[in-house]
Amino acid sequence: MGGPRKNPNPLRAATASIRDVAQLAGVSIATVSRAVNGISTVAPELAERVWGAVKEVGYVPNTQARALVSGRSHILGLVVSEIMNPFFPELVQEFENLAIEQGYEVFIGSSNCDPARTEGLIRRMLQRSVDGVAVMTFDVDEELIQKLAERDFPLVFVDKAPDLPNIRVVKVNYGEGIREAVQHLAALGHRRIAFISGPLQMRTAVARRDAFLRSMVELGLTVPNEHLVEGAHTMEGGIMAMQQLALGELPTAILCSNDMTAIGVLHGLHRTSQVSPGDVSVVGFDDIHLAQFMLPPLTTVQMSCRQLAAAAVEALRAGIEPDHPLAQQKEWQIPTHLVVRQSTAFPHGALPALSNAKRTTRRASVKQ
Amino acid sequence: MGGPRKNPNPLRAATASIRDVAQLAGVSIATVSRAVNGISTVAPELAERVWGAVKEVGYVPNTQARALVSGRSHILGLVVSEIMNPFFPELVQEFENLAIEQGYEVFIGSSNCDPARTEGLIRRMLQRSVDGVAVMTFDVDEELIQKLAERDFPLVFVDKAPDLPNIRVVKVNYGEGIREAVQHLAALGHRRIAFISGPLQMRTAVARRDAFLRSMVELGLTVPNEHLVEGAHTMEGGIMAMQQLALGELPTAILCSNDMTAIGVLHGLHRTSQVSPGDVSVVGFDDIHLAQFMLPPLTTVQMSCRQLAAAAVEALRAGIEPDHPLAQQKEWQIPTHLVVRQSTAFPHGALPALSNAKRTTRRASVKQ
DNA sequence: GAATTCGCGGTAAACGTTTTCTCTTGGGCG
DNA sequence: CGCCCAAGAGAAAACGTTTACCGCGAATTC
Repeated sequence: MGGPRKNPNPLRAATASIRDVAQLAGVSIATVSRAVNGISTVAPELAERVWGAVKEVGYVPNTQARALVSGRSHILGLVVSEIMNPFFPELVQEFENLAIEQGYEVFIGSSNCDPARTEGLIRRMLQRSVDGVAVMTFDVDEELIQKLAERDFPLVFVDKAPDLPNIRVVKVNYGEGIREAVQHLAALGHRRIAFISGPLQMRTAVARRDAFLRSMVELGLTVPNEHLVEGAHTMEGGIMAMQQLALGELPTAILCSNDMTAIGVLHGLHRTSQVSPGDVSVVGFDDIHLAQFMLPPLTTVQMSCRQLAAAAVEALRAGIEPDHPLAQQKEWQIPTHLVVRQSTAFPHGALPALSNAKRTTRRASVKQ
Repeated sequence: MGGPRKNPNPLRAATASIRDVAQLAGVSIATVSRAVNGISTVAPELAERVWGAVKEVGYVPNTQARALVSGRSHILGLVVSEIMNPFFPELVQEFENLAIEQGYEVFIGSSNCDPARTEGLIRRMLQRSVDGVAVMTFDVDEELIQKLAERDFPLVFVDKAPDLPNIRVVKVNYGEGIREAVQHLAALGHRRIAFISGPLQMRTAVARRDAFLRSMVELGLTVPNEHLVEGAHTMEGGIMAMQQLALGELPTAILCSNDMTAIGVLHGLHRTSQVSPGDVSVVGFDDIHLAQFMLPPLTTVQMSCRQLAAAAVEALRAGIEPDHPLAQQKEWQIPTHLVVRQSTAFPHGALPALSNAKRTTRRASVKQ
C-alpha cells in the first residue's frame, strides 16, 4: 500500500498529514514520526529536512490518531464542586495554566455537589479517555470512590482517599490556619466565638469544624451548641446561619467555613439592625480574590489554590507518566495561613492587652 | 484479516471493543456499529441481540477512534475573557450543561483579555479537533478574526463578526436594558448621571457606552466629560474610577459597564467619607449572582447568560451539523433588561413625582 | 414466471498516527 | 579480509471505529 490513496474524503478539512510531510522530505512516515517526537535515532540532517517539510506544509499531528494508538490522550479531567463559587474559577485557572504548560489539555466539570453528576462527569471523561482525573470537590462519597477505584486509572482526591495503587491525595492542613485565626481572635479579646460550618455531609466541612473545636479547647474556650451552626458554603447559607445565630445571644466573633459564607454573614449582620457594623468580627476561609473587596475587607484563612492546583497536577502526572520521579508518592500536603484584614477588631468593652501592637503590625503587612 | 488479533497490548486497559460485542452477538462489527448508532437498516431482533451483548461486555465506544474516522469529535471549544470574573463561570456552567445535553463535550479556555493567549487557545483547541469554537470574550480583535477565518471551521463571536460562511454571531441588545436603567434613574429624579465604561479597546465597552449616551440624549440630559470614565471591568477598576469621579463634583448616580465595576464603586463610595451611603445611586450590568448580595443589593441590567449560552450552542450546532434546520441563520439576538434592587434611590433633595408608586411596584416584584 | 429492485448484513478500506520488526549499510575487531 | 554488531531507516501492523461497496435472498413488477 504505497500507491496513491484511493478516494480521500473531500469534505474533510485539507489539513496536511504525516504522509505529506514524508513525501516532501523524501523519507518514510516512520521517520517523520520519530523526528517530530524527538526520538534520537534519526540522523540530524534527516531530522532537519523533516522539520523543514513540517513547516512548509504546516503539519500538525492529529491528536486523536496519536491517542488512539498510544493509549494516552494528554487530557486531564478536573471536577470541581461548584463553578459558581469564586474559589473554583481561581483553582480552574491555575490548574489549566499548569496543565497546558506541561502539554496537557483539561476537561472541566462542575458537580454541583451531586454525587450522581460527579459520576456522570467522570464516566464521560473516561469515555473521552482522559489520562487521569482530579476530583477537587470536597464532597465525594465513599461508594463513588469505591466504584471508581475498580477501573484503574489515575485519580486524585482532596483530603482523604482509600489507599489504592492508582489513587493519590492532596491533604490540606486546615488546623494550621484555623488555629491562627482562633488565636488571632482570642488575642483581640474575643471569648464567645461561633463557627458556621459547611454542610456536614462534606468530610471537609467536618474537618474544618473539628480543627476549630480543637483550637478553642487548646485556648480553654468553650463553644455552646447554639454557636455551632451548619451552613451551606454559599452566601444564602451564611445569611440563614446568621439569622439562626441572632436568635440567641450573639457571639462577638464568627469564624466561617468558607468566604462565601462569610460574605453572607456580613450581609446578614448588616440586616440585623440590633448590631452595628464592626460589633461582630468575621473570619472567612479560602481567601478568594473577592474577599479583599468586601466591606469591610475580609480577614480570612488562605488556602492557596495555586498550591492546590500544582499539587493536583503533579500528583496526576505521577500517576500517569510511566517513569515519573514521584511515582511512588501517594500524598501531597498544602498549608493554610491567616490573612488579617479589617473584618476583625476588638470586641466591645474588651481592653486590648499587648496584642495591640501585634495586630497593627500584622495589618500593616497586608498589602492593600 | 478475520482471524484472532496477534499481539494485543497487555498494558492497555482491558476495555471491551466493538469486536468483542460482535463476537458475542454473532454478527459483524459493521452491524454492531450500525446498531449502536441507531441506523435503521438493522433488523430489530439483531439490534436487540447486539444491545444485549453491549450490556454484557460493558462496551463503550472509543470516542477517539470514532472521531478519527468520522472527522467529528463532538467537542466544542469555549473561550471566555476572564474566568475570574463571576459572570463567566455562570456562562460556562450554562454552556456546559447545554452542550452535554446535546452530546458534546467542552474545552474551556480563559483568554485573560490577551489576544495572543486567545489565539493559542484556539490553536490548541483546533489541534484537538474541536468541532467549533465559541469565542465569548468581548475583546477579540479584527486581525485575529481574520487569521482564524482562513481555516474554515465553525466559529461563534459575540456582538460583531465579519460576514463569512463559517462565522456566526450572537448580538446582545445593550440599548434596551441601558435605556431602561437611564429612564429608571431619571424617573427617580437623577440628572447628573455618570458612566464608567470598560476598557475602550473592547468593542463591547464602546457599544455599552454609546447606548448610555444615546439614552441620555433621548431624555435631554447632558454628560460632562469628567462623568465619562474608563474603567477595567474589575473591582479594582471600579475603585479607581470612583476615585477619579471624586476629584470633581460627584454625580448623583453612576451607571457601570459591568457588575464587578459596580461592586468596586460601592466599595469606593464607602471609602469616600465625604459621601454617606445611599447618597449616590449605582447601577451595574450583567446581573451576576453576587449582585443581589451586595450591600446594598445592586440594581443592574441583566444579560442572561443562559440565553447567551443557548444562543452560542445553537449557533455552533448550526455550523457543525450538516443538515441543521438553522444552518442558514447567521445572527442570534439576546435582550437585556433592568432589574431594580436597592442600590438606586432618590437623589438628595429631589422630590419624587409619580415615579414613587412605580418604583415600589417594581421593587416588590423582584424576588429576594 | 423472469427480471429488477430493494432491504439487510458482511467484508474490507480508510482515518492518521506509533511502534515493532526487518533490512541495509558501515564500521570495528579479530 | 571477513565477521559481527550497531545504527538508522523503511515496511507494515496495530489502535477502534465508520462507511463504501458488494452479495444474497426476498419482494415487486411487467
